[in-house]
Amino acid sequence: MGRSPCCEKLGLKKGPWTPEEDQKLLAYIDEHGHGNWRALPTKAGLQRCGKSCRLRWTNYLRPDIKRGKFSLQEEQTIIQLHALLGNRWSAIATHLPKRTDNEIKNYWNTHLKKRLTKMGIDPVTHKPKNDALVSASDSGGSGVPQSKNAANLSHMAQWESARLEAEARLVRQSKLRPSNNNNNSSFGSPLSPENHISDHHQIVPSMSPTHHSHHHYLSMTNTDTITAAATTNATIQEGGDDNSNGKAGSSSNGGSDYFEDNKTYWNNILNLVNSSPSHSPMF
DNA sequence: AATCAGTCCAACCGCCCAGAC
DNA sequence: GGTCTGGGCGGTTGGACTGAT
Repeated sequence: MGRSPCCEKLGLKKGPWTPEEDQKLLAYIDEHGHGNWRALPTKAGLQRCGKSCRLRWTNYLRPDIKRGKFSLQEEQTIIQLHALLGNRWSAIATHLPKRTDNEIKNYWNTHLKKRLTKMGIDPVTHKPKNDALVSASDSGGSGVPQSKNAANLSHMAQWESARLEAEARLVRQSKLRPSNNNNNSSFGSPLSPENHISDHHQIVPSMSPTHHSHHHYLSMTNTDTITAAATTNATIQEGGDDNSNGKAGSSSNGGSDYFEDNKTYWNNILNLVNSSPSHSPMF
């Protein structure tokens, strides 16, 4: 369809907002609420497009926004949620009260992504970067045995296939069922311990196609998630940007430490999600 | 003091989706 | 069912800022 840019009209101002503009926007919203964003600029006496006003409001002027440095707790939350949700900043933001998706996205891109990279962790997959090399070349060295990787891959493939099947089933069911307003059905509640499979399968279909690649291994039961995702680092602590990644590549431990660390990591994520606002649009 | 490189972040862009018509 | 519109989202950019040389 190719919709036209919202600010196509000449004469609309772009670029940084002045304090006067902020004041006008704040005053207007304070009095009338925002309602229709497109109509707002005219009513508020602003030479801006509605979209620009909305962005300014949601990312900067809203009174319930917390600004400033991210706490360690917040950083860990972002990292864990990113492992689970990918670049779905608005979803991540729902778990971090008072932080905007834009702020989280910026913080991820400028700080956390680099930190993970320095630690030898792929910020996209949250797996140690040398995993591929290890699996390709390892034949009894210090990494995960090839057979284990192969087993994981095969396991993941099986789950992926099961996931697709479940997705198809869900689609069929949702077409048969009238839409249920009550979100507490499955989408409305976070992952609950008694709901392993169905919940996981319901997260995934909402992912955009571009995110599928790094979410495959999430569409499993807790146990299987832990197993298949076991290449991911257990804990990501602040502190020394790059101290050594031996730990990051816990694969070198092989065996139970390796497994346990990652189990902890994924359990943390699940706990985090469980304890997050249940009205999150994500679940 | 001047210059340069790197970092940070507010704002824009373009796409997508849901709802209205 | 098709089209249009508003709002939301994620990716990207441009300029301000900061630290190193």
